[in-house]
Order: sequence, then structure tokens, then C-alpha cells
Amino acid sequence: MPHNHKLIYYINKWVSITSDEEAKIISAFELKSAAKKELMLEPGEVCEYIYFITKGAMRSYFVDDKGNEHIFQIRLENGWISDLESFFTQRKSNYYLEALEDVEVLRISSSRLEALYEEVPKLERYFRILFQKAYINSLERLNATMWDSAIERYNDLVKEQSDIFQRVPLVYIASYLGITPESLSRIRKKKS
Amino acid sequence: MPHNHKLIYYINKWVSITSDEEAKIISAFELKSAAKKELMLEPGEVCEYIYFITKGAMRSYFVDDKGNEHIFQIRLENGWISDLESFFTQRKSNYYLEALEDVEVLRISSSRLEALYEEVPKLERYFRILFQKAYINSLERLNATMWDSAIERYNDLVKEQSDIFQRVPLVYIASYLGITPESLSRIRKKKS
DNA sequence: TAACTCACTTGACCTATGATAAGAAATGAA
DNA sequence: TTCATTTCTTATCATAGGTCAAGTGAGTTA
Repeated sequence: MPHNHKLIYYINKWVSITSDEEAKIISAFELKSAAKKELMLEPGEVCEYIYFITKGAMRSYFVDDKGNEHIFQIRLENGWISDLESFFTQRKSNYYLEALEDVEVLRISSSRLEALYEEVPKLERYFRILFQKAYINSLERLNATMWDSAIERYNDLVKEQSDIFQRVPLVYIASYLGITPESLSRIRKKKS
Repeated sequence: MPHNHKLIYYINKWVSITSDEEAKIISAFELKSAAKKELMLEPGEVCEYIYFITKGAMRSYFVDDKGNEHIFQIRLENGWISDLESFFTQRKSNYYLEALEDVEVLRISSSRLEALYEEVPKLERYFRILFQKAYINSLERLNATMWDSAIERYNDLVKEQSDIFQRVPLVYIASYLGITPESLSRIRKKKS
């Protein structure tokens, strides 16, 4: 399946679009590829794009005052990634966006997306639904971080996204879970 | 300012609507009031409505296996509250929605809102923006919960929402911050 | 006035997880 | 096949915050 069609496939799961709208959407996105470890965004820059990953894996992270990296999101193919805050406000980002593997993405700029909402109102519905779900998801992750132990969060992640364990170094997964690599290592030891 | 106009005022901050659209929106929402401690949703029910608070304060919370309450959201007037997961999926909720003070709300059902999106597409834009912002916000709260100490989270809350300290019991604020009332008490002692 | 309740505080102790530092295993480069 | 780098594990110790249990103080009810 060509890259564009994957995007359309996922949009079509939530809103039904005509082939005319499909064409408009496809032409609004640009295809871009990046090698493993390449950065698509650095702190201080404005996040110009929102990215739909068609191949590979990416992460977003920030570096705190003490120089520690904290991972915010890990996304595989068919997921969206961006620094939404910077993307929507057009203010400087505090985040890095990095390719964890060689990746291919479809990207669209903020202004182009605004224009596309006018051309294809159903796309705005798609994004409304997307953010809705992302919000619900993030509240659940918040809940788990507040009230579940690291072990429970680890088990949930294994259950729901076991694929990332095959593809992403454990340091990153630990950070995503909100724990140190050492703690993750202890948890994994107990399990086996 | 009458209740309805408050809602319109906040919608108008993000999308400009005509007086015709305004009328359609206003007539789609129902006014409802509830006394302090009254429940608008209980676990096992489907969350039928999304609520815009025009007066008072509400909280959403759930009760874990050990019988402990965990507060998810605290919202004052001009905020939205619901169990979005249940609202959108129309499946049973795990949450309580409770009035912390005597409240007045404007509520709309899921199906009525879907219909209203068709009548007033700009409203869908408003909700797209609302969820976008809510999502960004929730990611920040997640970040703080993972990487900041309870003291820092407390200070941030004092800075950003000092009004809730005048209106909401500390037990609830502690839970919202993801700590025990005892810990919050210790933090506040150190501060003074 | 006393008795009760609600909201909060205090103290003693405990535990999950962090910090630091060192080592082992895997990967990759020469 | 050796050396270097990256990734993961292990051990020891430190600490933020949890748990439990008792206490204070303001407001309400009787």
C-alpha cells in the first residue's frame, strides 16, 4: 500500500471521504524521509509540521535543567507526532523530535492544515475526533502515572504495545513510563 | 450576563459565530442546576452529557479496588466537564461527576451535539480547538506528575489556580495533585 | 454546655523508586 | 578477533512520599 493510502485508510476509519476530498488531502501532505537519529525539531525552533508516520518510529523528548532526557511520546507507523503546543501557537518549542529508526513521514504545515480544513471540512471532524481520543488517552496515562505502580504500568505497556519492546531501547521505554532504566531493569528481572 | 451568553462568549473567543448560529447553539443546550454533593453521573451509567459549568464547581473522580477516591478533574465556572470516554463511546462510565458547590450547568447530549455539528460546523471547529488545548494541557500535567516533585506541582497549582484553594477542600486538591492529604499538609507547613 | 463531625495536621515508621557507581552483554567498527 | 561503544543489569545506599494512628480546632447539633 502506498504511503498516501495508509493515511487515507486511517482517516476513513472515522469519516467517510470522497475520492475528490481524498485527492485534496493527499496533495496537501508532503512526503519526507529521515535517517535514524535525525532530528525534525529542536528546542528554540517553532514546530512547523504535524507528522503522520508511514514507516519507522519516532520519539519526542525534552532535556531538563540537570541535563536529563525525558521522553514524552514514542510513536510507530500510522501514528501522528508533533509538538502540538508549538504547532498551534507558533511559538518556540522546548522539545526534540527524533527518528528512532529510518523513517518516512507525511507532513503538513499549520497554515496548510488550516486551509485544508476549509477545503475539506470532514478533515476537521477527523482531527476533532483524533484530539478527543488523544486527550482521553493522555488522561488515562496520567491516571496510571498517579495511582498505579511502575510494575502495573510496565505490564499495561507490554499488553498494549508489546511491539515497541522489540524496536525501542529500554532506556527510552523507561523514560516513557516515568521511571529510571535501573528500575525498569529490576521490574523485568522480577518478571522472569 | 445570562448563562447562555457566557457559553457564547467563550465559543466566540475561538470561532466567530453569527447570531443565527448563536440561536441554534443556545437552543441545543439545556439549563440544569444541582445542589452541592449531588451526582450527575455514577459508575455503571453511560455519561449522556457534556456539561458547561456556568456557576459553581464540580469534580470527577473514581473509586479504586481498595475504596480510595481518586480525583480526576476539578472544574469551576466556564469550564467543561464530562466523562469523555463514556460520552463518546456510549459505554458505561467508571466515574462519578459531583457538584462541589451548588451549580448551574448547560448540558448537551452526545446525539444532539452530533446533530449540532451539522447545523453549525463552526462549533465542530470550536470543539476541535477545545480538545486540542485540553490534550496539550493534559500532557503537561502528565509531564509534571512524572518528573516534578509534589512541592513543585503544588506551587504551580497555587500560581495557576489559586482560586480553587478558597473553594475546594484540601483532600480533593491533594488527590488532584496525585498525593495524600497528609503529604499536602506537610508541603503547606514547610511553605509557611 | 457538651458531644459530634468535618477538615486538617502531626508523628513514627515503611517502601518504592531514585542516585551513584560498577560491571556484564550485546553490537558494531577496524 | 580485538577494541570500543552502546545497552542493560546489579548492588548499595538515600529519600520522597505513603501508611497508619492519633490529635487539634472550627462549626453544628442537641
